[in-house]
Amino acid sequence: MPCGSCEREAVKPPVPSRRDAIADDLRERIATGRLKPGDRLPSEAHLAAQYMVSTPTLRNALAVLQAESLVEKVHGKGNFVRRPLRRITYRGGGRTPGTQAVDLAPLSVTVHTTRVRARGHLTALLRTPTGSPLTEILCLGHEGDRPHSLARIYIPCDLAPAAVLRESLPYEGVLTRLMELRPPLAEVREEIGVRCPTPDEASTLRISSALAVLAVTRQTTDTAGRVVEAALLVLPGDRADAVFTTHHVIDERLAEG
Amino acid sequence: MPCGSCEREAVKPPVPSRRDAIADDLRERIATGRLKPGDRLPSEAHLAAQYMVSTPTLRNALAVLQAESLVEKVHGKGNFVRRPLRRITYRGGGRTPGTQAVDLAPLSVTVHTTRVRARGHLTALLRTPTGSPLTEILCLGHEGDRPHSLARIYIPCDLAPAAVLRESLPYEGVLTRLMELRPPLAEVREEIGVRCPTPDEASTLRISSALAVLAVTRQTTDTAGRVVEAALLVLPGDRADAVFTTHHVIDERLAEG
DNA sequence: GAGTGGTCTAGACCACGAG
DNA sequence: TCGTGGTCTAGACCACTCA
Repeated sequence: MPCGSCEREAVKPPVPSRRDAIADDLRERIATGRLKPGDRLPSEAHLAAQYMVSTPTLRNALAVLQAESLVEKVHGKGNFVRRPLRRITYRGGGRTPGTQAVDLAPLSVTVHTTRVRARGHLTALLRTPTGSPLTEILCLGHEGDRPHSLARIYIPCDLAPAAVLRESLPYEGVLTRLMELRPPLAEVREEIGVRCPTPDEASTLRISSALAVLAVTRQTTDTAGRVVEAALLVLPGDRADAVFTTHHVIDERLAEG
Repeated sequence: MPCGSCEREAVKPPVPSRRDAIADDLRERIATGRLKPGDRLPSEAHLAAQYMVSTPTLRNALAVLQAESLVEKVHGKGNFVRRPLRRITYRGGGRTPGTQAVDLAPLSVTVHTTRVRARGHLTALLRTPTGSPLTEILCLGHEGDRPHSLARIYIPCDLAPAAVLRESLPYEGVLTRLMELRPPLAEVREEIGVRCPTPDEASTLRISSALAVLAVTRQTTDTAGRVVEAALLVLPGDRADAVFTTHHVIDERLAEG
């Protein structure tokens, strides 16, 4: 038990560090609207002078706010208050054709398909030998000018004929086309984890490599037990949620039948 | 586009920073087993001299490895190579009595129940007016001596009678007891997000406050549409996954029937 | 070229852990 | 007490952006 005499803030540092004090102050300024979304903060040198700390200390304070995705650093321009983010909701589980996995409302998706060969994790996910041919569908979701979500979908080649890829349909077109070609599905397994983005992912999604991402690995199996799709989704952790809804009535109806 | 002439490593820094170079070297040493789990690294001063950098730079390199949860810092003792972590799997969705949400294999759970009153997010989650009485069940999972997972379960008081709480059953006992008392369930909604731990959570789980956590918000509804349970689970992001398996055969059987 | 953030230095002083 | 990590300083130099 920590001593009860400290009237400070958190349990961690009995003496609140300058860094956290500054971060708290700026956080307050943002919360109360004295600093508005999109605003540029004073320069780091200016802020350092204002708070009477050295530049590294001030930068540490900004790093805290950056990790909370309240502040965005732009090299050569300044530090900016982030605009409130529209949340991304990944809907897992019982999807029916016509339901989108991700809310696509104000979203445009860039699709790029290539042929690749299974290797590494993919062979395990697809239960396929190393080197077997796959179609990779790379989907990059945009909201306005900002990248938003990243999906890599892998499908055995015989289920994703070249015709589908050449037609250069929009995102939704490709997906519905693939659904039609697919044998009836038996099971969807979705695994959700947290990790730091790879450098690629960080630059593609334009997020700090310090910001954790929500990684969804989806494995879809048909009634014959064959894996017909493996999908790797990456969503920025500060904006994304995954939602799963399970209806137990179904189980009960089955039990009764 | 960055210049094509750089044969360096990532896209991010065309000139690899000393920090990343050192982090890479130490990561390599760990990966190849030259530094083994549990080992103490040389002191920061020693490492700084060895790499011929200043202490802050070396500390930045260690911070990278810490964020990757490869290295654990212990104030006053040193930096240690983390032991490989047993992964925590949260199983969501269609649970039946007898199936655990979290693999409890080598796990002990400390339970603590209190009466609280609904406020803030809880009122929305439980669809209950502010101030209505709730039973809070605080579960802290341990693996050996290390905390492992944190769950706060909220239940309307009438569904969690005092008898259950006073019996001071072990974790599993409490849960099965509650299940028996519960009306048949209709729906489970699970929302999964990523965030930084609160200072409380960080110290309870003994994780760095920089390490993101997987936060699961579970809302369980009975057949009458009443929310009979809200659960807030917090799992350390470096060890935890959530897995959801959806069987589509069920839907098809229903459609056929 | 002026202004910005990004990285780094070579120290200082404090807080914690163990003997 | 000693060695450890935690925080901080007051600069330096480089890279990026924009006029």
